Amino acid sequence: MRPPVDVLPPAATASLRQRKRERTRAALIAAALELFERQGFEATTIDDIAAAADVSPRTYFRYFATKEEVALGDDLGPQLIGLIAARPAEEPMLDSVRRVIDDALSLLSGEDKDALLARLRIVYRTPSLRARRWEFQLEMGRISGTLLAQRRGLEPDDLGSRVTASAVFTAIEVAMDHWQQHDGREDLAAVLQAAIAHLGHAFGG
Amino acid sequence: MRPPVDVLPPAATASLRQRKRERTRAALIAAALELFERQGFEATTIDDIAAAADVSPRTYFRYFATKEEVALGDDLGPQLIGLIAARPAEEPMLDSVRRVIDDALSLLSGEDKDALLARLRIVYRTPSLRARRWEFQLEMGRISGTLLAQRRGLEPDDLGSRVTASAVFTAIEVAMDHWQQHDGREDLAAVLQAAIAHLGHAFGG
DNA sequence: CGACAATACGGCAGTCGCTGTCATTTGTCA
DNA sequence: TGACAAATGACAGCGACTGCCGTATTGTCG
Repeated sequence: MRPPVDVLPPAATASLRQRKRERTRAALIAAALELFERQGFEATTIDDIAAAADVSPRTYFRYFATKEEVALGDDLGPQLIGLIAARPAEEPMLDSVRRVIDDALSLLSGEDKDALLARLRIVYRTPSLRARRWEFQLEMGRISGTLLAQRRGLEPDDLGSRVTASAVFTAIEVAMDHWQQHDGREDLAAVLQAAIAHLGHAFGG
Repeated sequence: MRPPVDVLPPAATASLRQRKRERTRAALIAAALELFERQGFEATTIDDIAAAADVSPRTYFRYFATKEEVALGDDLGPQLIGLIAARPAEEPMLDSVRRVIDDALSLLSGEDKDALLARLRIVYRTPSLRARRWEFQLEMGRISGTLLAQRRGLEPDDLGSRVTASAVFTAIEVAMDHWQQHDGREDLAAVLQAAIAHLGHAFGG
């Protein structure tokens, strides 16, 4: 799972061109996040970001397809799904999710969490970015829904499987928002587990 | 609850100005939806819509703030929440939702459902529109989450309440998508009820 | 009926996100 | 070192969206 910011050393063997490219990319991300945090996403223009990173505006679009992309960061959803799919098929859905969350979060360092928090703060404060994030969640729900249906031996677009899977991803997203709104003071893994657990409690009868 | 298209007679007592305005608005909506359906949302420009409705592009923005707005139509979420809030506080969450869904859908005529289906078809085929719809769902989940927390006597940002409420709205959205993907052949109310029921089954243990 | 105000409309210029194109610079590798 | 490819910057252009202003249509009041 690729962390929200690049913490991996670019393998000193990389070519000069590669290293330059990494540096430019990192400069764009840093400049963008700082500007977004300071003056808001909407009020920041591509020209601002490019100027702060000392490249031409055209160059920005050679690294990111949209203004939103640099704010959203890498999408971790697909990896999550891969990890869930790798769990034994007879394991209950919620158990699989819990295990995967714990495993994935244990790989995140404190710095990673800080970076994640910074990103989430920006994303959840900006309606258009929030919308994009949910678009990913929707897609994840759809994919893992078909996965679940397949495990159960049902048609791929089985309504129940999709409702279940979407509810799980919704719970994850709500937990992230909750964590962010409390400035990351609570333990992320605990919040996520609590959110998943609440699904079981709420609809238990 | 305001239906997806204007079925209310504009109260023949309305002024000439009012009636003209309603007509222009209706023309814009009709032109936009037809163009979106025929050539897709992205491929349709504001100029196209304005030309088809025989007004200037500038005038379009005097009726709708964005290109998305005319496609999304009126948001029914707030009314849904109002109806849920009006239910007795001791009634179980899922029961309230079921009742409200039945009551609300009984008010929709066949034509309304056709119009709704046409809208949903466009919305769910266009990523940016889908994202906007889910943004509304998120907001609905947040609002009804605080409502639920308040009923339970918990803090307004209680995680569990928000997870529960968000899961319900997610289920509704999934049901709508499912219904639309099957070209509205299934009964909408039945699909919605089934989705809600699945929440209970999936997390029952 | 005739002013006067309110409202709706169209046109124009301008910003911003985003794309295609082309010439120039810079790293790479034989 | 010289040929080749990648990276960059500059420019023109499209589409969404806004502010501004002049004009036309409609409602209202004496």
